[in-house]
Amino acid sequence: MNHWLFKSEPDTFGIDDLAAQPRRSTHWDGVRNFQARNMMRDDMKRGDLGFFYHSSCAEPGIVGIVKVVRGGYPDHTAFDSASKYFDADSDPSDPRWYMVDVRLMRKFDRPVDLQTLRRHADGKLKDMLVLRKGNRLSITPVTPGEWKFILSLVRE
DNA sequence: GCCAACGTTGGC
DNA sequence: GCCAACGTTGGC
Repeated sequence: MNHWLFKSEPDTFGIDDLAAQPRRSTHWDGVRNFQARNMMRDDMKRGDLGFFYHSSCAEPGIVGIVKVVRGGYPDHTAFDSASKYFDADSDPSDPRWYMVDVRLMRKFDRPVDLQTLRRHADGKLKDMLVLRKGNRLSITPVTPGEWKFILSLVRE
């Protein structure tokens, strides 16, 4: 089983939006970056777990845990000219973009904020991609060691 | 709002 | 295939 980190801007779609969905589940659409696409299409499997990360906001950080309930499949919003994620170059017979379905498993009472993560940027989290300067990937892999360590930082 | 960092595009 | 320009991301 793999672990991941899903970035989202809470002003657009935050963890409370996910909690409000039917069955606390949604498709993770709109990823328009090839590296992230490849990971979703090729490596993300049903049963994988991921951190839900809030970015571009007052308190960036990890706010909860999601489970991948459906592995990579074509992102239909790319075919929808009314969607803000429309991509005329994505051919339905050869889809360019992929998405997965996720379900909210847990919302932390207190987020593990970016400051806290950074405190370990020279230690247990030294290779954590989301802490790397200039990182812009909205989907990043998380190692089992990072996963376990970050869980130990969660305070209920 | 600023700025650094990066991915993508497009001209050559 | 190179690389400058551009647009976007994301923390502050």
